[in-house]
Amino acid sequence: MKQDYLAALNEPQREGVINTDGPCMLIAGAGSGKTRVLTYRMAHLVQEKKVDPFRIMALTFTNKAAAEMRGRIEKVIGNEARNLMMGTFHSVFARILRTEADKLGYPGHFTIYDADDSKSLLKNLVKELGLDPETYKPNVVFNRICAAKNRLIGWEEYTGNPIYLADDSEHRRPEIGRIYRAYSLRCFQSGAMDFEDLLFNTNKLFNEHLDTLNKYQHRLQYVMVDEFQDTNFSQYLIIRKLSAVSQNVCVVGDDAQSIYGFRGADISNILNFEKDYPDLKIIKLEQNYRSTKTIVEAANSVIEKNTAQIQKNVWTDNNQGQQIELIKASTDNEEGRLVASSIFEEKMQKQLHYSEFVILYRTNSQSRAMEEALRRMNIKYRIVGGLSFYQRKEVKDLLAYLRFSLNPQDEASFRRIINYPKRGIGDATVDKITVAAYDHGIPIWTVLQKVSSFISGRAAAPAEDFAAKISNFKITIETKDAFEAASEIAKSSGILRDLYEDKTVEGLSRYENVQELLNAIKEFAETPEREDKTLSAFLQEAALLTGQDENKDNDPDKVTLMTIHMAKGLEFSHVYVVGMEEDLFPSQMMLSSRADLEEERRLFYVAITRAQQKLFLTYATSRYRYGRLKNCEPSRFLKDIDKSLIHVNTKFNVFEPEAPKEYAKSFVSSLRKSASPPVSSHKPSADFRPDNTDLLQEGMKVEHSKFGFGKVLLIENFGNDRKASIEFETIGMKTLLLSFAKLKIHTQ
DNA sequence: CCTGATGTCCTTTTT
DNA sequence: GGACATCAGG
Repeated sequence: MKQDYLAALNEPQREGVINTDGPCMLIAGAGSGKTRVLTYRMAHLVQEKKVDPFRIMALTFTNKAAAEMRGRIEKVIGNEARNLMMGTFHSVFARILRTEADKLGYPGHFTIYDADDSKSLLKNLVKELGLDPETYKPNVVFNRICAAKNRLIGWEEYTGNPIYLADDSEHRRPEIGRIYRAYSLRCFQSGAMDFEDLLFNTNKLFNEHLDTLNKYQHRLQYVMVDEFQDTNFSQYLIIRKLSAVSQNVCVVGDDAQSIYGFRGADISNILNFEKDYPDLKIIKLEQNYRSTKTIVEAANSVIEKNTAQIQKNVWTDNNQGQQIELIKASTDNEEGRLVASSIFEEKMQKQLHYSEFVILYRTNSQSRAMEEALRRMNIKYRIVGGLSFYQRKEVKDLLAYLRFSLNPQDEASFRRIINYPKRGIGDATVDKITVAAYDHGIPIWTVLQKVSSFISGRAAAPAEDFAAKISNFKITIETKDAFEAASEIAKSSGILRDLYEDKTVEGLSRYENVQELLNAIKEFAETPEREDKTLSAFLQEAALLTGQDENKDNDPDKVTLMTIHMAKGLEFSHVYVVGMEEDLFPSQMMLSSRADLEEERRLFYVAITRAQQKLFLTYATSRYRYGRLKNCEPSRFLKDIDKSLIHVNTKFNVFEPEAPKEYAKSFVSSLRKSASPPVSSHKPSADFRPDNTDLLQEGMKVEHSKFGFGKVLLIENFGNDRKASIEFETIGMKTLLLSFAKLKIHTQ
């Protein structure tokens, strides 16, 4: 076995595998086989050095990366791989915190708040503190608090140090410290940790309980970190502490692919690692096995514009390959069509599978135009990321019931379900209950149990019913297994009935989603290898899951769509990077500082280096943004690539007229008059606009979308066999659209 | 206190 | 084009 894997490696790769002791940093260029090195390194430790897998920790940034690595190692070392301590930072330390929670005063089944939970809690807090919701928007406050936590600044230090107050005052938001304090206390009382807390509290645990730190330090002989360039300060300190005794820390990363600065990732971790570990061994993996020469050259020419980076020379032995294809479109919709037809053409010409294509974009919202075009051409696709299953309202609602029944201190969950399904309890009552809880310093649940002594009036009865329900649920959870308990709660809470009564298309899919969640719980509880099959364990895992591995897709032959961020670590034969426009990529919000712009450039570098065979870059000259058609300039990044590497494709370009807005308006007003009943009361709003132009059939029709509403199309002839249609979309005017639907019946 | 209609704001990336 | 706020009427 040893011969096998070592023989297939190049010199620096081999060194990365066998050089297991002492601090080590692998600088791994894109496509240089770093996952392979990490996998073999672990296999080497277990098989050659006879290290107990239990004493190896491997940290990644995504669940997907963790799962993939586990799978690969399993192939080499078999079942033992199961004992490796491997996963994302958040999941590994959530697990540790769960067993050590009492040391920090948290319940073992503490709730994990996602960003939405945190923000809605913050919103309520700002209101309670009587602060201006405009200056203290949840987003702003939340980001500030996260940044502090990532730098390991607790609220005590934050409120105690005048530097932070001065900084906040300068930005005219001096009360952030107060909010931070209230938020932290509230989370603690709710028995809840947000994502940042998982790391912050791990640090706290290790700082305040040296015996605990000691336990892990001695247990863990080897610590490995993948995507090290994405670690923030808080994560870095955890790594350093855990490896302080063994000194066997191996970090793998590529400074050129550091793209999570917004989450606190600090590129200086990688640039300064040497200072913290003077006898650090640095190994550079510079040979790219993934891409053609063209792609590697393009990537290098882009990244060399950056100033902050480690010197390295990424090269390849592969063929020169095809030129990069630059596709120009007139609108975002046309961009979609061009990409779709290009994919179709390439697939046919080269006999490829759809699974070999990926469409990468900067923002999730760009997927819509792509999806529509792919659907229209009957090209199968899969979206990775975006709104996660676990972020859907109906899913979160049921989860909130489960969470609250398990942890009845949890305020965020309480607020979610107290009046869902509707039971006649409004904001006034909710406020009374929470205020009572915090005034008396008791958990919400205690108030609820004696709700009649706090609440009077017509909300008292339903509140008591609610309390009774929850106490039943608590018993259910204790006496039944995870799946049965969850099913019963879904039923008795009224969620299933409420959704079942909704016969709309969305209602149906919501109902299915809840069923799907129950299935997931069932599957979770029926996995034989799983140690902890409780509902509590499921909730913890679900909280850290993102829109990734949840696609149990049995048809693998699909085009993949995702953001560039999600694509890190992956590779595809044909890659389309769409929306190469100034202000979009690089993002408008990243233009203010040089560091930000460099991060965007690294993002572009990541996008390019996903490609094995052929790279396509596309942009549109106009695009809908802020609800308006806006002209776009090609991205500055395009200029960074040597012209000789690019082939400009114009063959697809088709004539497409711009939507004649005034004409559309008068058309709409005439429709409004002729609708039955006439829609006269509504004033034309600024939001009402003629939308995309499109090449479609002749005549006017109302298209019903999957949302049960529709679009109005007017098709016009522009001569030379060129027809264009105007598509009217309405925003905030669903009533009007329903009238249009009626109109269709009249005109038939 | 609920519901439905309308208005307003946002809009980068993710564990 | 969605989430949320707000207002009127029930």
